[in-house]
Formats: sequence, structure tokens, C-alpha cells
Amino acid sequence: MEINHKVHNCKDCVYRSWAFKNLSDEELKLINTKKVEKFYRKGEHICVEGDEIKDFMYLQNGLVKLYKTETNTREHIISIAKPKDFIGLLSVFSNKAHIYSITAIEDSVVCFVDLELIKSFIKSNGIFAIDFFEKISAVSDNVIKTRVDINTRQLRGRIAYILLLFSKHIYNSTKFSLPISRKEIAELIDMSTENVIRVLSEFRKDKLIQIEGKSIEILDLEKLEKFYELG
Amino acid sequence: MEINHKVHNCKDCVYRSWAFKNLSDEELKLINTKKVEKFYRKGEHICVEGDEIKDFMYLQNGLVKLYKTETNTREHIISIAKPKDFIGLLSVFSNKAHIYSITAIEDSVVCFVDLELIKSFIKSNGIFAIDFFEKISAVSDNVIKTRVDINTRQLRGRIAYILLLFSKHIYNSTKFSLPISRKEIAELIDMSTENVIRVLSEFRKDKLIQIEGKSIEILDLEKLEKFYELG
DNA sequence: CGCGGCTTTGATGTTCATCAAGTAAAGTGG
DNA sequence: CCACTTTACTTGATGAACATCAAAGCCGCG
Repeated sequence: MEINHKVHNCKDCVYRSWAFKNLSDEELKLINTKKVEKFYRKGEHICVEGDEIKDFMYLQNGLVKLYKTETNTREHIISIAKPKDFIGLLSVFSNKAHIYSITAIEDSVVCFVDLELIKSFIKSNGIFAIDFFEKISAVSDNVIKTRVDINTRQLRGRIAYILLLFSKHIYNSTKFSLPISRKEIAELIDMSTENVIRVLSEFRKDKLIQIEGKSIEILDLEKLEKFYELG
Repeated sequence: MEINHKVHNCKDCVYRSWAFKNLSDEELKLINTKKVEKFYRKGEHICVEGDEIKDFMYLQNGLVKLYKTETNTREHIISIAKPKDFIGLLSVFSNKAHIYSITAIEDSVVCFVDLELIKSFIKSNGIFAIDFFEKISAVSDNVIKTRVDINTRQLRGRIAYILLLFSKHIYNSTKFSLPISRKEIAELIDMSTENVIRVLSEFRKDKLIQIEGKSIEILDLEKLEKFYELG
């Protein structure tokens, strides 16, 4: 299932300047020898609820979903992680086992770093510790904010939220290809699949978006933002 | 508004053995001289959305709510914090300003510790850093879990959730006095005040609970748990 | 080529918020 | 302490928002 990805040197990794900027050359070297980069094809599992947490994982490339399995046919998506996000959330510190499953929704590359190594850096390198926690706190804080954002809105506001999320925060374009199915959108924003489709169709009829299968273009950003703001 | 509470010595504080157990005697002494314990009467604000974050705050005693103000008459409650919880959540690391307001819903004692001091301990004391982050991660993780729990349920399941929350996790008793109004329950679980009342009345008629004003007794724990599990 | 999963639309019914109106409780000023 | 005001609570009636059911077309995949 998993294919080992072409391994980079951590020194050249974009994440060095982000989360790991405060590591010394030796520490970086140690990470470099111990880290594992794995490639996941769209649809492949990265981890499953209940798996033991051994590594600190962050997304180098692609897009993944965090979710809980509710029934055989229904999942509940907690969040969509984008590159640079720490995809195990805080569980890495507060749990022994993953509390969510993670699956790639686009071809993705995940970097695994042994958790004990990260912990040893936290212990020995205080500057790193502070910076590191700022970064992972932001990711979790954002999940909370997103959940609240979604709950306080109704259908149109939620769909507008999702469209704006992909457009502004993930693809940086008004034109993109939806990485998830209508059903997954429904599972992400707590509504029925049928109503996701209905609202999308309504938005198309009202010329807010152009949509054909997975391909979406936002035509009227202002109106969409109004739907988002008004709930 | 705020009344200075009788100040304890950190050495005798129950929290020493919990979050601060890995601090040395000198470090503890430093906290002791710098910390401020404040007493808040029920209803008093501890902080307001937008306030600068200067301190790390944890709840020694009482009960507080975290919320966002939506309109003049409506708030949205994010969570209820109980003793030992870190009430600023992760914002302390990822934000300069509080993103939620905090108000006491019971008479409460909050301990304020200068954030810079905490950060300096994180830098200098690695064992403390790891332990400390485990603790605050658990609190935030729990907020996420709770939000998901609530959204995936409908009215009866949500009310059951709230009742079980107070009974099991806060008061450890089937008999307790509700610390929040019907309106606040509504704001916490995203439903209308009227329907909170309706479901509570229904539960009373069905002999699941006995309720008179704020005083509640759970009569049929099993049925209540069934409502919670089935949503 | 046929099966299962995804998508779409319409019809129906349930769940829920909102409105209205009244009672009880809790502050507030004289 | 009492009239007064406000805020909390409660119940019923109504309609809006939404899920569910049903049926059909579509597409990919073995």
C-alpha cells in the first residue's frame, strides 16, 4: 500500500524554516536519519482510530481528512489538514492511541518523526519547545474555531464556508477541483448528502458558482461571502 | 469587582502535584511570589474576547464558561471548564489576544501565572515542558471531542449529554444544582431555549429526571445513557 | 456488461426554531 | 418593604429548515 517517497534532506525541507527552525545542525541531522517520508495515494489510510501513536506526523504535500467512523456507511469528518499541518493534532501528547482515523484525499506525502526524538528535543532545546508548541497549538485552535464556525451556521452558510475554505485557504484560486465527494462534504459539515447537492445546485442556478462534477469555479465571491457571514 | 482571595503557598496547592509536579523548589518559589489568585463571584468576567493574553490561567475552584458573543442577546458557549482546567486553552501559545470570553458561572478562584515565567520554565526545564503540554493538550483535545459529540446528536441526545456531563464529570453525583440557565444550556448545545425546556420537561414526565428550578436529580441513568448513545 | 457507489431531483415527513402569551422569580428604586 | 421592571421559565401553535425516502441516471471498475 504505502510507497516510500523520494527522501529529502531535512536541511532543504521547507518545514525546516517553519517548525524546525530552532533546531541545531546536529539535531537536524538526527531527524534526517530517523525520519521517514511516506507517499500515500488518494484514498489510502495513514492511520486508523486506535492505532498506537509512535510518530509525530506532518503533511508535506497533499490533503488528508481526519475523521471518526460512526457506522458502516457513515463517517464524521473532523477536519481537513493541509500541507504544513500536524495531522495527529494534540493527541500525540495527551493520548497513547490515535482518536481519529486519517486518510489521504489527494496523493500525499507524510513525514514521520519518532515521537521520542521530538520529545527529547523539547527537553533539551527550550527555544524549539516554545516555537513548536505555538505551531501545534495554532492547528488545534483552528480546528475548534472551524467546528464552531460550522455549527453556528445553516446549510447555505456552511456550504459557502466550505467553498471559501478550499478556495482561499487550500488552493488559493477561485477555480479548483473538489478533492472530496458530496457525501464527504456532508460528513464534514453535518448535513445530508442530498442537501449538499441541492445547495450546490442552487448556487449554480444563482450564478454564484460554476460546477461540473468535481470542478468548481467561484463566480461571485462577494455573494458567497455574504452567505457565509449571514449564516 | 474582583476580590483578592486568600493566597496559598504553591507548595501546598493541589495543583503542584498535578501540572507543576516537575518544578524544582526554587522554581516553585518563584511562581509563588509571582502568581495571583483571584476570586470571582458568579457572573463576573474573568476576561473578554480581545483582551491581551498576559497570564496563564487555571481554575482552582468553581466553574467557568468560555464563549463567544454573537449578538447583543446571544452568546455561543464553547465549553465549561472545571477545576484543574487551563481556562485560556491553547490560545496562550498561538495568540496574542484571547479569542473567547470567560465568565464565572459559580463562585470561582482563578490562579494567574505570568506567561513569560511559564515559558521560561518550559525553556529551562524539559521534564516540566513535556508534562505540562500533555496536560494542556488533553484539555483542548477534550473540547474538540465535546463539540463533535454535541453536533452529531439531536435534541434529546444533547440534553442527555449535558445532564451526564454535570452528573459524572463535574459533580460526581446524580443530584446537583444546575449552574447555568436554560438559555445557557441552549447556547452550549446549539438549540433554542424553548426546546431545552421542552426536552427537560419531557424527561421529567418520563421519569428520567426530577427537576425543580435549578435542582436536578437523575432518576434513570440507564435510559439517559441510551438517549445519549442513540443520539 | 452488470454491479455498486456516487450524483441528482422530487415528494414526504420529522425535527426544530420562532412567535406569542402567560407565569414565576429575581432584581431595583423609592 | 412594596410596587415596578426586568429577566428567567414554561407551554402551545405555526412554519421553516432539514433529513429521509424513493427513483433514476451516471460513472468507474472488475
